[in-house]
Amino acid sequence: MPELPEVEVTKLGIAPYLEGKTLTEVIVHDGRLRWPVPEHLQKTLRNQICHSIQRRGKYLLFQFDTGVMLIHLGMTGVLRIQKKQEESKKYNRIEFHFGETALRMHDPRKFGSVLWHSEEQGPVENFPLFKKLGVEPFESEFAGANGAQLLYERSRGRTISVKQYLLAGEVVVGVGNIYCSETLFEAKINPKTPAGKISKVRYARIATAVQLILKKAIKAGGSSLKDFVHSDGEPGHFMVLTKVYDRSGLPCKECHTPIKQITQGQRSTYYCPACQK
DNA sequence: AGCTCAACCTGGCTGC
DNA sequence: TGCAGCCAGGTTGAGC
Repeated sequence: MPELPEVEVTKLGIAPYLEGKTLTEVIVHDGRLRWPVPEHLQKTLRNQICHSIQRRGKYLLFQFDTGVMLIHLGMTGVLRIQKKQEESKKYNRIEFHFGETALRMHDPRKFGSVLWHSEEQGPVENFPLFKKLGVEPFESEFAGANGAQLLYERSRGRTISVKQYLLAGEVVVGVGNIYCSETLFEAKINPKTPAGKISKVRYARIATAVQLILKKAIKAGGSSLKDFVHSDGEPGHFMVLTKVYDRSGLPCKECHTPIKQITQGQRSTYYCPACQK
């Protein structure tokens, strides 16, 4: 579920319930996530105030008094705000109580993570897993001509496909597998093209498409914000209408050529062989 | 340095 | 109906 738009929408959905609130308890149902949930988390966080919730790439950053808690949702993670007394469902791995409010992390596949970066470890930008992350698609470093320039510069000499280059998030973060296919369709670029062979003009199209596709998805997610705060039922997947993703063999929405599905770097890619050159 | 691939884990779907 | 096999929104780390 979570690519950047879903994480952003989650942030927007949960922040009003948690910011400024005091954490009263942490309950770990199963701490064996991508990395083990730190043993000390309950002791550390109890009675600390959650001052703000930010996003960096696909990580959510919860600023507490003495450090930052980082949550990544992996492939199947979902965060929900519920009443504490509501029954905790299967696959809820960890929950955080703020008085009567509970923030619950549901994650069947356990690829998500809950980590802690204390103040003594310096600013959260130093967090080891952030070292290789690219710039934020909506920050100034990627704005205007900057995005194209970055994508172009950093790709010179690279032989990997542009699909894998974008997906890696080493230049710009947040383009996951679905939106990567969608972005390249929007930019009319063939996903198999080596990253190092794409001109600056074409990277300008890609940079614009990255922002457009992500922005659209955030907007679509925003309309289902309630999914994150209602207790009953599963939060639905985003009803984002894809033009190519998961449409193998179906007619291209623009030219009716059958959409192709290929595998790149162990992941599926979808594209229109006629529209994308 | 950069590329490829296995691995982490669980459920759902397809096809025999 | 049962079961094997494959697929799934992410990311790291080993090996070449």
